[in-house]
Amino acid sequence: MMPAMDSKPKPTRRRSKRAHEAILAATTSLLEAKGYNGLSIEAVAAQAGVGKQTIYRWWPSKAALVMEAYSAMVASEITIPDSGRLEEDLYRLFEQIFSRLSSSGFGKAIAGLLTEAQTDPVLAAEFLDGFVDWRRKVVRQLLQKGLERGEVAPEANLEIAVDSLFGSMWYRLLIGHAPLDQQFAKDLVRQLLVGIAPPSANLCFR
Amino acid sequence: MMPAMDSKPKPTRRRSKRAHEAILAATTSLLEAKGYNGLSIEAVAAQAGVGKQTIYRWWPSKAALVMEAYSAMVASEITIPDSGRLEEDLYRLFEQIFSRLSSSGFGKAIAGLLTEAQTDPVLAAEFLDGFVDWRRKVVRQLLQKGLERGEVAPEANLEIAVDSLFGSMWYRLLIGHAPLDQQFAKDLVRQLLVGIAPPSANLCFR
DNA sequence: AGTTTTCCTAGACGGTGCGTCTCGCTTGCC
DNA sequence: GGCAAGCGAGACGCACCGTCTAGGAAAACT
Repeated sequence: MMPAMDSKPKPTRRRSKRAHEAILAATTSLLEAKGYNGLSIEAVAAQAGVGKQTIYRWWPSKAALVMEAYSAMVASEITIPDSGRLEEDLYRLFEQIFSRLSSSGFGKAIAGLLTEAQTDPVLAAEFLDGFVDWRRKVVRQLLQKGLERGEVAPEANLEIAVDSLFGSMWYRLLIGHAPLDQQFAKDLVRQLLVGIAPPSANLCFR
Repeated sequence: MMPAMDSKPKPTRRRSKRAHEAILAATTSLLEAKGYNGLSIEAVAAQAGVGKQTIYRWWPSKAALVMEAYSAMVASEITIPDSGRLEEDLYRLFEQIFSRLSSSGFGKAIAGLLTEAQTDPVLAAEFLDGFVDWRRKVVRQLLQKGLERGEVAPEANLEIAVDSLFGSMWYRLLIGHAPLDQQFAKDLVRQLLVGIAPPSANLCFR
């Protein structure tokens, strides 16, 4: 997902590993300190001990830089649960995602990307690809499996279910009126499932 | 909600109505053309035919300017439905809100405000006050009335219901993967209500 | 080995917009 | 008719932008 390297596979590249890592580290550090709008390429270059040109050589924009700085951290190490029970699976998945999102200055970064994506179609596509589509697909498949096991009513609108789950997540992340904690993951999944379960399931509120 | 005038009530103010309106008009116009990040005070002043100082005199920041430019437009003219049927009321309410949000460059503006709110606590509070809390309260009251009429199960978690509704709304507004149309309002409300209705209601999917 | 090629740091450059400021000019209140 | 506040205009120093050139370091190829 967008490593921004190796446009041509053949000729041996000699990109400096040291510079690359220093730049990404400085980016995340400054991002958490100053926020997305307050992040300047000059400051990143200075803190990383790097020439500005080195940044501009490898990343086309501030947005791309921020995307790479965070995408590795986010995509990595999320295991897709498969317990055979839909509620269990969804809960475990969102618990993982929530704990990733709550830590560090992720909200600041993501909101900044979202802003620029409003006016930059290329970035919007990359954002969708990197932060949205993959996770939606995972949840949709979990729901689908649940449906095949009879844990979801066949008339339920799965797209709206996915929207409700991720919508609530982003909403709390960006607005910050309530925490993204385990309890919320549990209640959110629970209430959704009560809503889309078939009558035979006899699910009830907790 | 934040008219940004009248810090002291007594001494007669002589704020120019012409300038005030021209500034707000230029702001919305440029906002839709350039997006939040691309909006510059200089450009607003130039397009409004106004000195920069006039803007800085009355608004403390770009964010405050954008908030005022949009808050009037958004808060106005939303009537709170009261048909006696919860589903009807919620549907009508969200239909109104969706149509306001989909028109014009509101998404761009709102996403920009959201970004700055991530690092500016004052703005975050104003944003919550102007764009979030009021609407949440309205929906919570509708749900409460539904509960009292027996249209909602008493064990349902109303806060999570509110999060699901508005979360899905913001999610689609900001990510743009699907439209904020009447059909979505209908399906969203429907699926939520199926989920939180008491067993006696015998609601089913459409 | 030496040569070549590519990336590196460093920083100068003109532009743009920031937020503050200083001008006279206009305007509404007394 | 006086006068203080608000006005348009624009000059100011500052921060960053994104581009560009210079000279040095280091990998890759003989």
